[in-house]
Amino acid sequence: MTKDDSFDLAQFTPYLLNMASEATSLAFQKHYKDTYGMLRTEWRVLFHLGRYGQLAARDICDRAQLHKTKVSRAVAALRAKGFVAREDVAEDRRSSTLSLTKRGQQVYRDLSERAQSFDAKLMTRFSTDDRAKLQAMLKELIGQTHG
Amino acid sequence: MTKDDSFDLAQFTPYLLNMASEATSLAFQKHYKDTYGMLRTEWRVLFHLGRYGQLAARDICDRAQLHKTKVSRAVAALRAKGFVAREDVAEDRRSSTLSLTKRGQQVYRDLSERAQSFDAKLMTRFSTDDRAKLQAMLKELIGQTHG
DNA sequence: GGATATTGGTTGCTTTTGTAACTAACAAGT
DNA sequence: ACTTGTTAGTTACAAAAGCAACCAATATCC
Repeated sequence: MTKDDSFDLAQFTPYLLNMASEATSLAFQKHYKDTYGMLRTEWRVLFHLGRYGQLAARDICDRAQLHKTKVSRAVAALRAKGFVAREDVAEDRRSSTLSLTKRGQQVYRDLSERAQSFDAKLMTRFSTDDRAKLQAMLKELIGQTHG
Repeated sequence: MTKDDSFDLAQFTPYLLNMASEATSLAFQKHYKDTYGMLRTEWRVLFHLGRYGQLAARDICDRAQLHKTKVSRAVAALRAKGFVAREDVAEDRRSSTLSLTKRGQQVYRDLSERAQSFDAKLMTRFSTDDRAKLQAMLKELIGQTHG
């Protein structure tokens, strides 16, 4: 069945990464999608605000490696849901400071707990060493490619 | 700056996987997109046909974990580009056998070579052991979630 | 053999993403 | 001060993905 070629798709790292990413992301998706009707980008923006506190949209773009249009739309959606508040910043009237509302903080706490146990469960099958190794390698790959 | 919470986004495996996947996929994209005007799904279907020979659309769905609409449209695009041929199968008139044309094979050879050297370059910074480890772990994660 | 369910695949419609153009505010250079 | 360039963010339009309905062929069950 398999043609005898040297290249094997199943060993191509970007392919494996993509499969693993899709599989795990899809599995976790139900937590933020079903419960809160959030999209992947929205969830990610929320997490950034929850984790790092107040940020301008720009900061989120940088940190999360997301395009500004995606962030803009995600913020609009999160504001519409009442999870995020926007406040003008005095020094620069183009920009504004984003932060979680009370409700947004609740949601963040709920989802970060779920994320934690999801991750823990996902990683149970690996040794502590292996987990660290995987993380380190993934971070390498992330850093490497977009400099 | 960082709020003192227990959960760290930067340690959440699906997030890291997604970042790594996007970074590497985007970097490789130019090879199939710029040169051949192909989309990610098209490229993946092409690779499957190149690697495994003749397949029905259904088989590709299974192997590549792609929805049938995605495969259907990718095949249509690949046929339009003259990379893939379709042949009726006698036993079941609903289905048909897909295979690469001469041109499709050329493209496959070109791209698989590029993929190989891309991957090699991507992995240079890791030891042979680490590479094997990464692959094994990713395959685990893939198998686990939609197993 | 004929109704019913299932499968392979396509098409149409809706949601989401990507890209580029745009507005508004600020920064720099002259 | 005033053109020129940058930066923050939004919006509009095009491409792509997701989802459900659909058609046609084959299994299944009675």
